[in-house]
Amino acid sequence: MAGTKGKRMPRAVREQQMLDAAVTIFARRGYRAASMDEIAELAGVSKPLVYLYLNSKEELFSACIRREAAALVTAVRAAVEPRDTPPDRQLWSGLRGFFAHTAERPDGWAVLHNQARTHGEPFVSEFAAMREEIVTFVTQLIAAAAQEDDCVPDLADREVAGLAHALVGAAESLAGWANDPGDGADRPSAKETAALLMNFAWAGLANLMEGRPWHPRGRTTARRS
Amino acid sequence: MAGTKGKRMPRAVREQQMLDAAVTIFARRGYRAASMDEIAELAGVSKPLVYLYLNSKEELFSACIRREAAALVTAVRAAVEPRDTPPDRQLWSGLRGFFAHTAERPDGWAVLHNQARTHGEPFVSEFAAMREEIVTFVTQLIAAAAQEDDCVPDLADREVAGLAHALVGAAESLAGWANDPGDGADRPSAKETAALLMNFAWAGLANLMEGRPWHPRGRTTARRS
Amino acid sequence: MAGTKGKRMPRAVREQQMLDAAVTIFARRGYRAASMDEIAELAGVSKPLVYLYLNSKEELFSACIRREAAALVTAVRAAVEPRDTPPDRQLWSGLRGFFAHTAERPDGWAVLHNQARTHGEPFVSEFAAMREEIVTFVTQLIAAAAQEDDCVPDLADREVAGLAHALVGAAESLAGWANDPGDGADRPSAKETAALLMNFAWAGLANLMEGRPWHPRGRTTARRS
Amino acid sequence: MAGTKGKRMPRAVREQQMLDAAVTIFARRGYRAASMDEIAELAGVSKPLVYLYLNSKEELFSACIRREAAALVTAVRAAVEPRDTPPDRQLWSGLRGFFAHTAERPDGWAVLHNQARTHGEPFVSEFAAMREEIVTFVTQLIAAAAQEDDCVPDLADREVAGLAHALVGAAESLAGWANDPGDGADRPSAKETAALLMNFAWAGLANLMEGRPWHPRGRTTARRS
DNA sequence: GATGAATGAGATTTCATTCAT
DNA sequence: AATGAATGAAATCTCATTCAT
Repeated sequence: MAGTKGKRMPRAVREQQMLDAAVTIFARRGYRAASMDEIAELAGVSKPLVYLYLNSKEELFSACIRREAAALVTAVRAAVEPRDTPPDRQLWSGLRGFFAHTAERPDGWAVLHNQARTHGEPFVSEFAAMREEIVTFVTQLIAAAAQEDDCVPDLADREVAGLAHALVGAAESLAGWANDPGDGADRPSAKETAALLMNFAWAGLANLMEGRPWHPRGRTTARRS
Repeated sequence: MAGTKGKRMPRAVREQQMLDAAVTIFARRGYRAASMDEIAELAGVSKPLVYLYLNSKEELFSACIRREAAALVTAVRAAVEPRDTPPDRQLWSGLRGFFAHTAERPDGWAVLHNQARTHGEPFVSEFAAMREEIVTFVTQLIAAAAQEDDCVPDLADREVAGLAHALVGAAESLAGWANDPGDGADRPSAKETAALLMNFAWAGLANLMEGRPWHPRGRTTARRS
Repeated sequence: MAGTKGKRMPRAVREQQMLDAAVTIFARRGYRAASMDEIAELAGVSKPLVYLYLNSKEELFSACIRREAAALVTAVRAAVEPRDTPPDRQLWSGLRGFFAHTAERPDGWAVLHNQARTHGEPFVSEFAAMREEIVTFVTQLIAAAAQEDDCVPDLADREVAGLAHALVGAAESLAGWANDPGDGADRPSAKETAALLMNFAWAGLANLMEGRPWHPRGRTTARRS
Repeated sequence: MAGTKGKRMPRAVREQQMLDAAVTIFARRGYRAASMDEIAELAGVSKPLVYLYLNSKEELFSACIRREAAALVTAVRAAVEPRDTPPDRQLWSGLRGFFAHTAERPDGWAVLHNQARTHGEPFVSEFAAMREEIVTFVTQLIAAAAQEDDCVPDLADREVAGLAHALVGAAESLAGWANDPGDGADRPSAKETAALLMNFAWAGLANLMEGRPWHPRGRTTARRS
């Protein structure tokens, strides 16, 4: 199906077809349960060709992770508004990019989120590298916001790190939820999901309840009153 | 060796030994990569006995999930303070119970978090059932808080659900982080982790920065002003 | 055929059956061309059982080499006459044992002679160890004979080693020839072959032609005049 | 890289490059383990070209055997001194040629000695044909010497054949030993090796010990006293 | 209650070989 | 003359699972 089964394609094209198929199958079955047979068939080629180009199941999986991680990071980067924008707006735009991308490539996201983390060493590191990049970005935003606000309680580094992890974890969880909210309800748009998370994380539940939700505001520092 | 290898134990005991071994191996290797041989060996029994008691790899895995899920829910339930406590305190106590449990049984948590979700249908549902129970609990807490506060913006059900998912996702992420924060830093206690998440979720980052962190307050409604 | 195909045999027995089959197939096809399928079938068991007991093709091959090498060395040792016998008689008796054994187990000999030497490192060493044992024995005999004779030209160590290698090489070659002399001629007995080699090696072609062949003589030092 | 990788060479040259590469790889890996890929790469050409010229792995291997066998026989023939020379001198000169050649082309010799014999029917015959040529030559020399000497015991044909086989086997064994004597000792020259074998075979160990080694003597009949 | 013996089915991987250009 | 693209067939090895005792 992915393969257009036309014979004699240049190597680069075939490779992408194989990666497409592999991502689909890995997402559907999991790393171990996925069989090279099925991947090859979905890619519309013979198994030996997959080995000729990608060398082994492990390398194939790694290649998938790298491709999908790169695509995700690129999408987020492209979405983030420039440096001189206030931190909350930067975060907000980044989240929109993130949710848009995960909605668009659910299989890719599944491979990253469900498989890469779960299957031991060569892979965890590759995934961790990407995650770290995002966590770092978020950490910097939080730190920047703290700076601007003359943050009173003087957050310790570890606390900042913990908060960034909580935020990223929440985003990851929401990405899954947004692709499949229970009850057959229809899916929230990337924008809605991002707004939800901004309210949760930036404003805090208490504020939210007292009628002071976070709200995107032009390119000035975000503050409540 | 979990098995104490003494012969002729009553069935119930042997079964628990097998489940212990299975949880360890499933956590370490993943569902597919775990071999019944290794599990039987670690349990200190022969393979046919495992089959006699647990019937198949699938059922064994299911049994693990059910046991660990039940243990986790029980632990959280036991930790939550009673109904008449203000919602934020209930959440706070529940989170402490959650993080304490995941820290105490990392393998059990790994099986639930990493494996159950990742390996297709019989299992996802079993995990989802437990998660739903917790999400529901959190949802009710949020709704209750909204009620008390005369929540102005009138949160839609879907929003509440989304917020609960974000919170649970953040908690899950932090459970992993708390068991292994980067840089070889030492692990935060369950209490610290819970506090971190409460600040993130309840107060919101903005409040945090302006010197108004969330803080456990006696058994009265949590409010800032 | 080798397997007697009766089910449920004790492990030790099955293992010997497998080694029997393996030796036959390795001799017939060569190490690489031999397939585990064929070996298992000839042994009358399923392939997994072969792996369960012998672990891998490599280990199976090693086990064959070790078993056959040990059998050969044992046979030669048992045949050699005791220390106080003159060297030429010791050699003569050892050669008879050698040719008798190689005639009796042609497949075993083929595995040692044709396969072990030819297929790289784990194996060459195992074969070399056995060969060295025999070469050493021959070397000592030659040295002993030299001593007794007050050997005039004072053979250098390297020369002795070379002579021993030549003798062993000749024996190895004759073992093949004795099992299959050209022209469909019938096979010489072990005794005949040993005599041939003794004449060649001990007396030398020149002596032979001038009517002074080597001849087994009672248990006194071998000497011509 | 044997191939000089220059494009567009005449067929004959390309073929020799391929055979060179094939001999190297077959010697190093063995027939089965050698891959056409590796051979083509070492030859500096693409695989289809190898097939275009040599048709199949089997034919390629056969071609190697034939080329190396022919080269060896040619080398030995060229070295043997003419008919009117005494038999022992003829043998002596032939052996020098043999050892010189095997030392000069160890890979070629390895293919003949280790691989050709070991890998079943099309090949054994090709090797056997060459070996037979040499055995026949040696047989004639022995017979000639017997004639000259008025050989007393009247050697039977089979005995002569056996002796020739023993001599050739010893030579083959020494060729291996001369290319790699143990202990990292340095290699004996072709001349030394040939002398060693002449002593062993022609004089016999007994003579040797009593101070009557064989010695190349001018172009008159070899005899001891 | 417990286990040593055994296997059917299927996984990854390799290789000789051929088209189409 | 030469090659990049592609494959059918088979190899080694693993694993969940079941008898027979």
